[in-house]
Amino acid sequence: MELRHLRYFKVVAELQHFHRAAEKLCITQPALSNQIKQLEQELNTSLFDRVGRRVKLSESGELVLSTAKRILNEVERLKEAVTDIEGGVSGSLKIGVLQSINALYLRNLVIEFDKTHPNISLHVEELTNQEIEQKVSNGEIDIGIGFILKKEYKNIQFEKLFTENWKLLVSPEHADLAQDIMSGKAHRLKAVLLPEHFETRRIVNTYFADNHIQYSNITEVNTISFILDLVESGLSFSILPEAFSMLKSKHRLALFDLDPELAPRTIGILMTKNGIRKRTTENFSELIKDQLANKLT
Amino acid sequence: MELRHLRYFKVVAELQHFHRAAEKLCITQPALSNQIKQLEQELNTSLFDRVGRRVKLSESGELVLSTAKRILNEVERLKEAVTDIEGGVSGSLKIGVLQSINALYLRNLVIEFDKTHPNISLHVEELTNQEIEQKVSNGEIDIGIGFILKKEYKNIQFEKLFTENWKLLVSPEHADLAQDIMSGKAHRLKAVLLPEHFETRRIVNTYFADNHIQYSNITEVNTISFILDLVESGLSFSILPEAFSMLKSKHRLALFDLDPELAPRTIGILMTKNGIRKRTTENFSELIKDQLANKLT
DNA sequence: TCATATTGATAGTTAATAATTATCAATGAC
DNA sequence: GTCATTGATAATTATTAACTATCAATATGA
Repeated sequence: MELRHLRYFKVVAELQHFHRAAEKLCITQPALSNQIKQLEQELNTSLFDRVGRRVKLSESGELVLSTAKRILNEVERLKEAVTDIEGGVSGSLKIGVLQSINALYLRNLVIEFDKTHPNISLHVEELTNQEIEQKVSNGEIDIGIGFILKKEYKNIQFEKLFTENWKLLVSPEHADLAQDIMSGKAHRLKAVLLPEHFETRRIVNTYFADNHIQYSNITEVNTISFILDLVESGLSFSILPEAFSMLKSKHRLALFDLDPELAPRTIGILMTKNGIRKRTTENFSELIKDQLANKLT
Repeated sequence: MELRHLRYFKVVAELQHFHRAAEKLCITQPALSNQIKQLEQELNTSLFDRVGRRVKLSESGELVLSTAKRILNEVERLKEAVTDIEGGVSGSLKIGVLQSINALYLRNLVIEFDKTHPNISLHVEELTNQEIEQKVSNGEIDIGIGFILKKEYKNIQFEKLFTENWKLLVSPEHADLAQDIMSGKAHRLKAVLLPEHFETRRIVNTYFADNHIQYSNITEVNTISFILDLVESGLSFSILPEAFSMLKSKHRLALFDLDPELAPRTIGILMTKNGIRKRTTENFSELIKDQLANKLT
């Protein structure tokens, strides 16, 4: 097996298409088919379920893909790390953060980082927590900022930054409804929430169910600031970590402690545990810790 | 960069000697020197401090060595993991079964399977027959247990397990009404049936129409055991495959052969026909056959 | 339903490159 | 100084990746 096999396989797996993959790799399709065949023979498996003229990853294929990604990323990191050692601090840094973190803190972090690392190209992605764990695990991003790990990963290290308290948000003119909402009484406001694939939303769902929270309807929007806009408009309420409300000037929103309360949520840094890390990765994680640790404890 | 470079480099680094490393790798020394040179050029560094005729790892060399070891180990682990998946030792298995099969037989099947396959994660879905055919066909589930195929699918294989006879179910105190019901006379019981999207229901619908079965009303519920509860309560009757009644203790229900009779229904295993199947799929289907074949013929 | 386009696989050939042989210069032991 | 040992270099050969041409199978559309 050679890295070539993994590189080729990764593209085919991602595009699910031999011709297009070959094109992207600047080789011809038979050459690609041949290399994939070699890989399949060496692993003694079929990496794709070739059903009709569609190619779909098999179970082994899924495993090989995630491993291939990790290995190829490790090679890339190795190159950059060697460059670092040779002197010139250069290269790139990929980070993935929760939407809330992005909206609240990334601006300052990036400005600060750029001051001291003008030659590093920085890539910031806004991801769900699930994606962050996955991408840190296989090296697609160098650093993630997300929730505390629910299970042990053998190659992810978590460092706590701060915890967040949950708040009920309503517009100031509906402050009187807050108690009714929390005690499960009927009221006339809509709930405005993130979509189901956000961890935040799922926690709120459970809270709603446990405490029989009433709402006339649910509005789903996928940005925090849109949620705040809708709450401010006076027709909706929401439940969010306290820090989120900082996106709006204070007098536009009324915040209430939850009663019954909801366990604070821990936010921290996710990085690979075993693999080599670029120096840049260390630098950025130190910066994050400087700026964010204990912000809201 | 290719894995070859890393494999070669690792041996040189460990032996600190090009000639001996070449010998161990079964290539000649110039070939080895050349490959190391390529690696050094790609990383733009010198991996060895060539002091006199001694070779010693440089700082970059140390980093590359540890990364190379990890990557090469990862490749080995990948091979083993794929072998496990192919051998049915690890991996996952998705199965979809009819509600009745789930309620009656899945418990024992899963317990038995878990004993012999502790590292396979098993996913069981309760589906309608239509969904089973569809999901087997496009590979969303590995195995289905459902009704005999009505039409040929070019990629589904069906293996018969057993047939089921239909019974009229009433509560014991209304045993006297059974003949009236079947001969199309009026009576005072409600029919309790599954919803229309169940195959079972549609068969019963046809039977009702063909034989002008009377009923005061229809109650639709979507679980077998709920149906049995309602029959037991004395206000309803139902028509179901015989095995379903086993969910209730015998003396709570009165069962009657249908007259006119209704063709027995054939239950079997559905799997993909052409595509390669996981080993685990074969294992589980064998287990099903052992436990269920001819159970009720 | 039959023609057409698209897909991945195969066969034979060419081009790229890894490995070989032969050789060298530098080093260090005697 | 001599000579064995080391890794590097040059020229050649062997290997293999990639190319061209083509096919069978499958979708798509009139």
